[in-house]
Amino acid sequence: MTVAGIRRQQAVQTEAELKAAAIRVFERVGYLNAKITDITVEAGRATGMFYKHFASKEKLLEALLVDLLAEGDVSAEQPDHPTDFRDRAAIRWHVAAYWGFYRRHRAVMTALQQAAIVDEGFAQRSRELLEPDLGHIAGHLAGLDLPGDPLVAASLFTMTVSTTAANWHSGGWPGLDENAAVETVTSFLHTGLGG
Amino acid sequence: MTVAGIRRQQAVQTEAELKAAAIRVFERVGYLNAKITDITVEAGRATGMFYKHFASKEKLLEALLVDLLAEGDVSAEQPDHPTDFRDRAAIRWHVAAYWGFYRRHRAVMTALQQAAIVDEGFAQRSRELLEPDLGHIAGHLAGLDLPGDPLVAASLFTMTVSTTAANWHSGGWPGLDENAAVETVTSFLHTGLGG
DNA sequence: TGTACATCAGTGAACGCGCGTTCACTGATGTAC
DNA sequence: TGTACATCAGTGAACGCGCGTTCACTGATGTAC
Repeated sequence: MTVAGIRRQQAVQTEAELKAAAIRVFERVGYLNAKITDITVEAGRATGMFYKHFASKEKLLEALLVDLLAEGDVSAEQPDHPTDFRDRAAIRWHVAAYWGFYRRHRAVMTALQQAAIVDEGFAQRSRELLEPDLGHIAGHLAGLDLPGDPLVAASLFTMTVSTTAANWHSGGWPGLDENAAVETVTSFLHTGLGG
Repeated sequence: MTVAGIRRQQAVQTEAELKAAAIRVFERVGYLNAKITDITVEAGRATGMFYKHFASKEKLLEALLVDLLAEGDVSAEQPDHPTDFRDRAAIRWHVAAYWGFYRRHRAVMTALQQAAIVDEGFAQRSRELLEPDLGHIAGHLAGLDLPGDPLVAASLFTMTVSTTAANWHSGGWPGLDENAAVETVTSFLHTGLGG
């Protein structure tokens, strides 16, 4: 082995560049429309290189998902975050946490959603991805005067935030700035959950 | 021309059977996964028959959309429906109206959503489809003490109902019966919109 | 009402495009002695 | 330190599968006279 391990480094870098290129391509044309050659061209590599690193487009997305999960949970556990959902600030904290997570990872998040439509395996995986977050929210909701079961209410919470974040990020409300969007959703959820 | 016009009748019936078969195939494998031959096999016809009636899968979906729109608006305009959103019954009426529409047309609704992901033309069309409904809701919301702009609040309303309906219909909450789901969403929206 | 021809619903094998996947090859890096 | 061989990142043309789309053909229905 040489000191540098240049070959190993090259392989690692190429894989990283392919992933970065894939994210750019997904942002441009969407996961389902992305061709393998779109990704390799974007990365400035030959077609065959893709298969040296990923068995398929699905495996690439799984790798991106692993990266995403390694970077931190949706609820970005900070030990001192506010938990009393009767308090508007606690709701705002959780809305903002999800909103930020979505902003940082929207390419992979939308890619996962698209993959889930066509591939039941990814649908399963997406559900598992959101499950701990759902439990987290349901935990905060326990004991409140809710419109229905805590888990259903938690679903309403995460569904509202995620669809709103997705819609806002894709330009759904041109006049609404990001902070105002978070505030609106927070108000809606705060009163909606009987706060 | 003969009295019966048998050939014309045959063509009309085949087209109807192809549409019905398409809906069944969409329900089974989803719009994006549906192959032309899946549809013709399901309809018990030869492959080539498809193109005698539709130029492409996209044109078939457009035809299904026309049928859907012909059958009635999302908000199923009844002149005497309750309009005061401070009143829980008025919200429940609108939730139930959308919920029923979704139940009757879920195959085409989900097909549209899927097509919108891959095809910007359908994304446009889907937005246009929901626009009058959004305006309808926004109209009812005018003058209320809302969390933000009426159009944004109306978006929150329709997004909540549509994602909830979609999630419920795809088996998202196994223990929750349909009426309870509508009630929960209604309560959530009623308080959430400051009622 | 009958005959001869035209039209059109319906068929399914064949075609061909797009794109995922492979593979023989190159040359730089790594290893053995 | 040098030489000979092995390995492996990287290349891009070629292959081949899946599936959308076409097309020559059939036979029943429709039209003309």
